[in-house]
Amino acid sequence: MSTEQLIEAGLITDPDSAKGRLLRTAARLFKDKGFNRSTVRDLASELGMLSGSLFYHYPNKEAILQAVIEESIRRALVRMEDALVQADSVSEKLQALIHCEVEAVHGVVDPGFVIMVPEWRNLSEENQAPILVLRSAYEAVWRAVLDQMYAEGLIAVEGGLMRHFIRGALMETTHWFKASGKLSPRALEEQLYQAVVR
Amino acid sequence: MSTEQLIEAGLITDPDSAKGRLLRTAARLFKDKGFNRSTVRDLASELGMLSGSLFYHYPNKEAILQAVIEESIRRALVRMEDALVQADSVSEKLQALIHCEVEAVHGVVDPGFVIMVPEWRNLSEENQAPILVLRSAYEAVWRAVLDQMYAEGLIAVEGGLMRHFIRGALMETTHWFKASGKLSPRALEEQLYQAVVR
Amino acid sequence: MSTEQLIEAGLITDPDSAKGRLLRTAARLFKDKGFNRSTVRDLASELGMLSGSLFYHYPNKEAILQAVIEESIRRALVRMEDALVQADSVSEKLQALIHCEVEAVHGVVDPGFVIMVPEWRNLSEENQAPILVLRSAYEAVWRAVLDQMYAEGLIAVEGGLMRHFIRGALMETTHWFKASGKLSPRALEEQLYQAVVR
Amino acid sequence: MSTEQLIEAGLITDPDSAKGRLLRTAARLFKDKGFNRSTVRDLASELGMLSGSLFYHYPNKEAILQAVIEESIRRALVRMEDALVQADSVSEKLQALIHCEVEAVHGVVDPGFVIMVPEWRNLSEENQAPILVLRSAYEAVWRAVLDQMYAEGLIAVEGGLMRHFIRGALMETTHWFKASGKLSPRALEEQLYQAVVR
DNA sequence: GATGAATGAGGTTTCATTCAT
DNA sequence: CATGAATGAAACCTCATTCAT
Repeated sequence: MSTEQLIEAGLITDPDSAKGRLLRTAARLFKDKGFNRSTVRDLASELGMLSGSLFYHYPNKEAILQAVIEESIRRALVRMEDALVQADSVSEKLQALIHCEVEAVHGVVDPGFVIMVPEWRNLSEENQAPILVLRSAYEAVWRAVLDQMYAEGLIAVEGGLMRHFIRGALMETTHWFKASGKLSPRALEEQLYQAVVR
Repeated sequence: MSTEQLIEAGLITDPDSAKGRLLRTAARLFKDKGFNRSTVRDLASELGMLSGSLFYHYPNKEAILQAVIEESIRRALVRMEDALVQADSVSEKLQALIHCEVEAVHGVVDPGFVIMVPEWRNLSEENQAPILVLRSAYEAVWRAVLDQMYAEGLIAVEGGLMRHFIRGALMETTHWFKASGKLSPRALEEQLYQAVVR
Repeated sequence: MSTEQLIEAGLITDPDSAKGRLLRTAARLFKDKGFNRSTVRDLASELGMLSGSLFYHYPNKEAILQAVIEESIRRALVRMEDALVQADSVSEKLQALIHCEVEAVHGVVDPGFVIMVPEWRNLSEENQAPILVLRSAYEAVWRAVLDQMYAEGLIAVEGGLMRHFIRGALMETTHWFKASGKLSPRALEEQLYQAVVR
Repeated sequence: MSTEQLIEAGLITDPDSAKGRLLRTAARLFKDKGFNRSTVRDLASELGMLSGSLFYHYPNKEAILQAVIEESIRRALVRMEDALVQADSVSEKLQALIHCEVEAVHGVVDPGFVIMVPEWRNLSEENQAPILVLRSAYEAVWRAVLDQMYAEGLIAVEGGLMRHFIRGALMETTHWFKASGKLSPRALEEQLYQAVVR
């Protein structure tokens, strides 16, 4: 499914709509300051409104976080599936996955993707549930590729375990990697690939 | 320096003292519930005292977090240096480092070590500074070993980069690995080593 | 500038607005009980609201004190300039000034004026600064009149010094003088004038 | 009665005793920072002890304030009576009183004297009572002199009123006068005398 | 859709005071 | 006499949330 189709289906919010702006702004804010340290007043003020007005769009602050994360994963899934189509070998597929995840983490498109990890705890179980479903789908794609690589002897440890390692390595980049620094995102991807594939 | 010497030097708190119990309890609490969601009342009540009493020992809540993290790194450094002494080859040294960090992250000894990553933002710059110094020392040990491994062609990417990857992979284990699960800590260490060393 | 103009300019708060009521109530409370002994709960409860609600209007308790004092001086300045216009001789001007200050200190209009002296210390330097500017303007008016009186030989000590003495004498009245007592405010003014003018 | 006699009678504390040091330190502290803003920890730490230890000497913080003020007035009374003995005329007596009060307010001897005014409210009625008695005696001395001056036409307003004015003028000097400045204490005394005596 | 004014629960912190040692 | 640890009430303040307009 394409992004446009997802918007029409109501699965992700049109980024040009008022709600879309809200989510984008929230994503950036939560990423920069953290969810707990971002107040609804902060968010509203960045949107040029008063805090009370937010509650017309979302029932509470947590729902905003939930929407930010959920839509980020949905968009990441779409991008990932698009990328996989163009990859022939399993090695290329892994490279495509790494590329997509680096983009999700450091690209300008989607500030909300990385929020998931540190702010996961701030979601109630009800709000976690729909995200977990999406996340499973997302991880299943990785698993399929890594399992095949392991079967072919291209990586030294079993697919599920390797996914954990790679995910950790990639998420950690938020703490040290700057897209504008000496190491380009492309080089980062290549290096990570080299590090684990023999 | 040994742990006993560190205690005598006032660098780490005697775990049997009142302050030591406070720090240990705080570490566990902050790890389980997160720093922001842990209230001083929670902490005090676990210690069997009233919230005001905490402020006899530390000037504010943040100072407790600072102490928890600082002492955890100090202890980790000691354990790491002890372990390195007994390693002969550089490969054994890397295994020792991985072992120490897995212990720091999942061992019963030191619940405070992993807090550093998610709660770093809750420290003011003044409180970050002394930790950064310790952290540099800690990372320097890793760098030395990994640089040598790279020079010897044992790993595929440069030492600094590989450290970031390994750190990420190890920190991520907090989200999925249970020491009591099917995969033992020892096996985890071995698998991570295999994943990146050729 | 008239009081109405000051309100329009945002320099003083409309006494009929919610904020104006807040300031008036705070002024009285701070005067009666002192700033430190007045709690935000006290203030809120007199206003028929909860303590948290105060912080919608002012960022903290000190800002309320600051506003109370600042506006009191602003109003006092207006009254003083109005009164001076109607005075012909310099002697009449001094009488007018004394009258205004007695009114400021004991009148029903402005309970905030006298707070300045005992509560000055409770303001941070940032909050003192704007008040100091106003105070200088206020004192300059006194100085001009007293300097002229000294030049004409009507008072025995130099204007600046005499102002200190008169200010002290007038502020001290808060400790012993009751407007409803035997000595009327008018008589008090006259007596003070007699005491220092020959 | 001399100071030595007062010490022997237990009416004032020997300044060289531990208690005397406590009171002197408290007086300075309360004067500099205000009673409410001075914590018992501050005081204790200046005395080189811990806060709990203070309560061996005084039952509570307020009692310290009470003692500081009470002894200050007692000492001031002694100095005043000594000074009056050496004055011949009523004019000289007034000058002596002014001199004594300037010394009490700005001298190095007795930092506690001026505390009375701003901190009066912090005393309960029971603690105010014994001070009121002393204060009456103190004020009576002033009244006697000023009444005589009024009777002789040397001042323009009745003694009680003039005392209020002079007290206010003198207490106000705490806010602007520095003994080390251009205007000497002696000159200040002389100017105040000139300001009100014709 | 948005505002502005509150709510109210809950947070951290302060600090005089107590008391066993 | 003094310590050190704790008490406990009360303080200021935060902030998501509500709701009449």
